[in-house]
Amino acid sequence: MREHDPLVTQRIEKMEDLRRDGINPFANDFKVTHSTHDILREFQDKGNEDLDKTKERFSLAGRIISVRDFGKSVFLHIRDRKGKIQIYIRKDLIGEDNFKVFKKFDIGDFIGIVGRPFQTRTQELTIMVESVKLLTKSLRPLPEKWHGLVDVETRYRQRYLDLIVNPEIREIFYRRTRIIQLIREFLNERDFLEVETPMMQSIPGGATARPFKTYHNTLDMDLYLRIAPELYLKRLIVGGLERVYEINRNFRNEGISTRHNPEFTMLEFYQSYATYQDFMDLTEEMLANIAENLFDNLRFEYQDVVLDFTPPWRRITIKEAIMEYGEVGEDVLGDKEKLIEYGQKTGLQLDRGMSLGHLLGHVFEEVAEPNLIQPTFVTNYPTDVSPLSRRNEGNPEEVDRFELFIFGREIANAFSELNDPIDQKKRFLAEIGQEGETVEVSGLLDKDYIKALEYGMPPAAGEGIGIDRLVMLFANVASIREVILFPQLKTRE
RNA sequence: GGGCCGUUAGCUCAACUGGUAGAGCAACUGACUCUUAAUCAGUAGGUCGUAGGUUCGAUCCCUACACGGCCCA
Repeated sequence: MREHDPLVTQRIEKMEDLRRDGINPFANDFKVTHSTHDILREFQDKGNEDLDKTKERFSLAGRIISVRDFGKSVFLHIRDRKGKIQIYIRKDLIGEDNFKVFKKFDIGDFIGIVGRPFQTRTQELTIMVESVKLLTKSLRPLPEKWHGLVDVETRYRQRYLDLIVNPEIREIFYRRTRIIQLIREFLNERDFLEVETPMMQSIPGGATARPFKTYHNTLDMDLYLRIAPELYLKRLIVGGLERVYEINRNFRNEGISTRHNPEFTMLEFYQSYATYQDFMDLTEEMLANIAENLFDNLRFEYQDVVLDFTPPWRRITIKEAIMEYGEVGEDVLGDKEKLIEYGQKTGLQLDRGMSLGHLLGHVFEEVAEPNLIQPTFVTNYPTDVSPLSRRNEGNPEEVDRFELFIFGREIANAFSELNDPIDQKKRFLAEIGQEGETVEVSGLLDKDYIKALEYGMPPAAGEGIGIDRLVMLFANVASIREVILFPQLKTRE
């Protein structure tokens, strides 16, 4: 934006005029007694006969968002955090000098008003203003009132503008916070302890992803932004806290898309003496509870599809899912050569060096995942793609794990925790040794975590839920950027 | 990383496939004391994303780049 934007220059001149008249364009001595919402709630349904009896005077503040000027009287709408209300300013009521000052106010300015409510002829509850005060002069014009701000790039880069002119965007972020509050209440009620664990880790573990690397000067050491809190939360399980959770940011130095932001919010929770089976029940209950709270309904619309959160949700093994949606026999899934052949027919590029488990994972993602629209728990994951999960008692090639899919997207990942330190060390080393993977992606061996397990970690289940993706569902938006206030964009110039 | 699309006034959008750009809102001037996309009259506002190229002439055609969107990996 140019420095000499004439619209800005004009407003700076107005501001200087006001200063000359003794008006502080950035005053901060106005006391607010009511929000727009307070007034509307209390008086919306009252007639003027009742309203005229009101002796009380109300102080409100907000940003001017529209003006209808009649010369000696003016209608405006002001917006505050709770909504908007119409105000009516008359020259004969506030006096000629004050009215002259008021005429220098613009759309975008913050003002404080004192007045009383009345009903207009068109039955809109409005504040009759008895005094008006400039609180902040706005020096830049706002986007248009009718279409709002549409340009997606500007909406993300200047989210404040988006929030000012597109009230439905505010709603998304109110809802996001509400969802997180509901999750906290749900877990707190069940005696989970909310904790905070390091965002900066010397060994980035708990997931397979490329981390952001940074450096600590005084300690003279490399640090990584965490890709997951998992290994720290499980240390707390070793420490005997039994039930812990954390809602916080993870960082992954990977691609950006409608479903990926480099920093994203993750809920992870761990419960001693629970199993992944218990967590399927818990997850159903938790998410159904959110739907119930938000919509008074377990069915709601997402992107023209009705999602039904009524428990119980479908539970299906990864192999069953591939067989059903890929229309393929069980014999293929147990045979590496046949599976590669099948996978390539579906357009997948598969590497012969991959394990059977990894091949199954890729084929599942290709043929089944997009079809899992209604909430579906997928279970019986191969052990070699689940280095932190407990092996299944009956089949050590599989683990006691599920992933939850909704609308073809992974929403949650949970498992009974591997608490055998010997097996854990073996599996870490196998993971680190993965062909073609750099140390930065597959991680380093976290010896202290093994040591912690050696002291003994009680049997436990753990789960991670991607909060941003969850909010996308409940807010009915298609891009993760719509549920993150300041999504990552490339800097300009 | 690849493909497709987009970038024009503060904002939202036009410009009929080459002849140096228009509207609505916002702004400014004036009128108007119940409007709500207020109304009426007038005024001003543009390096057409950036850099090259083709051409007598480019917002338009070509190339590269930047940023963004969607899809794919």
